[in-house]
Amino acid sequence: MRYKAGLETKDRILGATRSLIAGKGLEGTTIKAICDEAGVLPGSFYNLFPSKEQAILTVVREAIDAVDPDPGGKGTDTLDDLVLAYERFLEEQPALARVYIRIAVSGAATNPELSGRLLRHHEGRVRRFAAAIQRQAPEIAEEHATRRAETLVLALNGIALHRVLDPHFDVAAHARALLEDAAAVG
Amino acid sequence: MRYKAGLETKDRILGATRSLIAGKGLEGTTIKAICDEAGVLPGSFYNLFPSKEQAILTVVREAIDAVDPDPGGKGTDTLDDLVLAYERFLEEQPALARVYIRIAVSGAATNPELSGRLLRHHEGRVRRFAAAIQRQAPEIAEEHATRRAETLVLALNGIALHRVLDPHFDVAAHARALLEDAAAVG
DNA sequence: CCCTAATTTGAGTGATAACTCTAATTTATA
DNA sequence: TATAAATTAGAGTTATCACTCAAATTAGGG
Repeated sequence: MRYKAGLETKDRILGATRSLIAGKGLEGTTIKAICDEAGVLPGSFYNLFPSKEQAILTVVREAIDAVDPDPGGKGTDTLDDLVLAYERFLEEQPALARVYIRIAVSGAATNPELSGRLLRHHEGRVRRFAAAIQRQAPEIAEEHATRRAETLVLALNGIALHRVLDPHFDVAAHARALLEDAAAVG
Repeated sequence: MRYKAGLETKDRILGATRSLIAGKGLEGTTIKAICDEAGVLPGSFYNLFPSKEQAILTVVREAIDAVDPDPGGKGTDTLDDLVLAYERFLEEQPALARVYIRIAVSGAATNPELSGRLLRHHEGRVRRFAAAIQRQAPEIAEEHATRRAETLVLALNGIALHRVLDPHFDVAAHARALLEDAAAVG
């Protein structure tokens, strides 16, 4: 994969894999389907990827990374920033959002490494949300802030889950409702 | 299926299907796997079920029904009752809970009838939660109660989703945190 | 206890899954 | 432009998928 053609083909294969997982789930994501959608033959696929699993894992990594823009940032995000960033992720990268949810409930079942990765990612998100809460209201105890952060992150995941089921679901309205409630609880 | 033996075999097949979907997801739920776990041969399976899909749909219906005990009830549940009933469902019927979530994100992708059924079920739940909110606080407008109900149901689904990823997750604590927050928001 | 129908057996079908291999082609560079 | 390596083509392999079927067994009403 040193030539330009190889890199482009790799991109097309990853794009096809992404949209297949998002659209038809892991069951519908076969080598043949990927190759058809990417306009490639199996030989080319296996020249660039050692296995189907590797292509899927690459897309999953992409999805996990896309959930948190600037994950190692300066730590100055407000709770609003974090919630709105997730809302934007769901709206602007619906395919990756669906990949994230689908893999969490299906792919992680038979792949402990993957479920561990997703759990660590979740914990990182909770810490980030908790830090934002404490920054905003320093009087709140860390334990309490963490509990509140976890509740909020889980609720956001509930929204993402529902979006998979109902593409017309109004993510923005519900994300903002969560923020209002969070403010009301204080 | 008029003899006792047939009914028992059917039960074993459904039990195997349930635990396979819960444990390994739809991908791992093959006829061979179902038959092995049920102690049955393919011929017996197809004597009792017209297709693999029918067996799965039966389990899915079972799961949907189990989410809402007494779905056509007298309409006297409090919000606490409803939340605690869902908590109990997640704790006491973890396999069915996983089936529900797995089918929502995977099975519904290629089966519009199924996704329609899940969406209607969701709407019914929201109405029930909204009614409980209004019963408890009649001054709240119906629209507002519905919005609050939806937020709560989605948050509960987020908890169920996370439970699929982390079997050690403390469902009860988080369900109660949701209730406290709901009370605080008023 | 007999007879019919329900049930179980278990080998077998065609389709399709993931993946391999060799030959042909294209690409970048010396 | 010659060459070595990267890429693509596409038929082929092996395994497993959902599903079928005819024969053997078992269950239960009369």
